[in-house]
Amino acid sequence: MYELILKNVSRFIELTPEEVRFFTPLFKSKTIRKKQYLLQEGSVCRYEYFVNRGCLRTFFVDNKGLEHNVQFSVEDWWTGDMYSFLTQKPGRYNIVAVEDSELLYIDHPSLEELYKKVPKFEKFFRHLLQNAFIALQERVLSGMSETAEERYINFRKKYAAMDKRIPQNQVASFLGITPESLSRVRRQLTQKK
Amino acid sequence: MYELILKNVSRFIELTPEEVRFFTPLFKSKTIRKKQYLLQEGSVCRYEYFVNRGCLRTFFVDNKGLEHNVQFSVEDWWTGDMYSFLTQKPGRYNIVAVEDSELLYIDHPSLEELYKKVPKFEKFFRHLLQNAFIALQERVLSGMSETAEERYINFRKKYAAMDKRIPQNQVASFLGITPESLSRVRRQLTQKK
DNA sequence: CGTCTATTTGAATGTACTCAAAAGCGGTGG
DNA sequence: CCACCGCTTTTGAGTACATTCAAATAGACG
Repeated sequence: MYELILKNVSRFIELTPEEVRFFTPLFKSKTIRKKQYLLQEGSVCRYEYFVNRGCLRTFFVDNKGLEHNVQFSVEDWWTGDMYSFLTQKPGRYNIVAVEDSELLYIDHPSLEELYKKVPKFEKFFRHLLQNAFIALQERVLSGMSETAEERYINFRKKYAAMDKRIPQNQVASFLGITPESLSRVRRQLTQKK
Repeated sequence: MYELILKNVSRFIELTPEEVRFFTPLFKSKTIRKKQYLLQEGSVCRYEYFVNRGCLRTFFVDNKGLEHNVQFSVEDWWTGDMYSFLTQKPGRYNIVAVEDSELLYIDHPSLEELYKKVPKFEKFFRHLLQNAFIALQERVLSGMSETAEERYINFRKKYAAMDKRIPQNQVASFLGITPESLSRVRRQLTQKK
C-alpha cells in the first residue's frame, strides 16, 4: 500500500527505516468510485492527497455555471486544493474521480507533526508547492500565447498517459475550449499527417 | 526609508523594536529609472523586492517573441520571480520599471538568517507566496471564463490606482488582448453609459 | 518644433463559439 | 445476447469576438 508513495518521496528526500515507520501511519487510505466527489467548492480542504491508483480531475465553476478543469491527477501524483489546505479556508475547487480511485491522505495537524519530527519533509512539501506554482504559471503562459491546437499538442506531449484515459470533453475543458472545437482540432491534426 | 515596509509587514505579524532593528539592515535600497531592467529572463532572481515608490511590470516573452505582462507592482507591493527566487534557478520572467522606482531588497541567505532569528517571518513570507499563488489562480480562472470586456472591468476595479499610471498597451498585454482590442473595448464601455 | 511612440479607427480575416442534428459508443436490463 | 438508453463525439451552418494590417490622430519628450 505504501510502496508508491515512498518511492515518490524518495525522489526528493532520503528516509531512514525509522523515518519511514513514522511517516506511513500518518496516512490513511480511501477508495472512491467514478464520479464521486473528493472535495466540494466552498468547503475547507482538510487533506493533502496522494493518488495510489485511478484518476481524478480538479475543476472550478464560473459565474455562468460552467465547469473548467484545472488539473488531472493519476497514480503517483498529489492532489488537493493547495490554497485551501494551507490556509484552512474554504476553497473554490471541486475534485471528482474520473475512474475508481485509491488515495492516501494526511491531515493538516499530522503534517505539522511530521515537520517537527522529520524536518526534511518541509523541503519535500515546499517542493510540491513549487510544482503546483510552476504548473499554474505554465497554464497562464500557454493560455496567453498559444492557439487551441498548440495547447492540445503540448497537452498530449506532457500528459500522454492521461490522454487515453480521460473523456475528450474533459480534456477540452482543461484546454479552455468547447468539446466541438477540440473535435475539430483533432480532425485538422490527423489530416495534416 | 523603512516606514512603508514596516507598515506592510505589521499588517500580518507584530514586531518588537528589537526585531525591527534586526530586520531593517538586511534590506538594501536601490533606485532604477524608467525602462531599466530589474530582472532578465534566464538569470536567477537573487532578491525579493519591495516597492517603496514607482511602478514595475513583470512579463515573459513567448516563442513568437511577443511580451505578455503577468503583474504590475506599485508602492507597497512585493515583486520578483517567486519560483526563481525559491529555487535559485534561472527564471522565465523579466521585470522592468514603468516609472522611476525605488526598491528595498533582500537576498536569499539574509532571508534564511531572518527566519532563524525571527521565525514569524516564515509566516509572513509564506503569506506572500500564498498571495502570489492566489493571484495566479485568479488569472487562470478569469482567462478561462471571462470576455475581454469583463476582464478589463475587473482589472479597473482591482487595480484602480494603476489604471491611470500604466500605458494602455501594457494593460492590454496584461489582459491578454491587443492594444487595438482594448481601445475598442473602452469605446464600447463609454458608449454604454 | 520635430520625432517617436501610443492610441484610435476602419476593413478584412480568422479562430473559436453556439445551436442543431447525426453518428458512435458503452453500459444496463429484459 | 441483444435492444435500448444515455452520454460522448462528430459534423454542419451561421455567428461573435478578437486579430491583423494599414492609416490617421494624438501625446510625450527631448
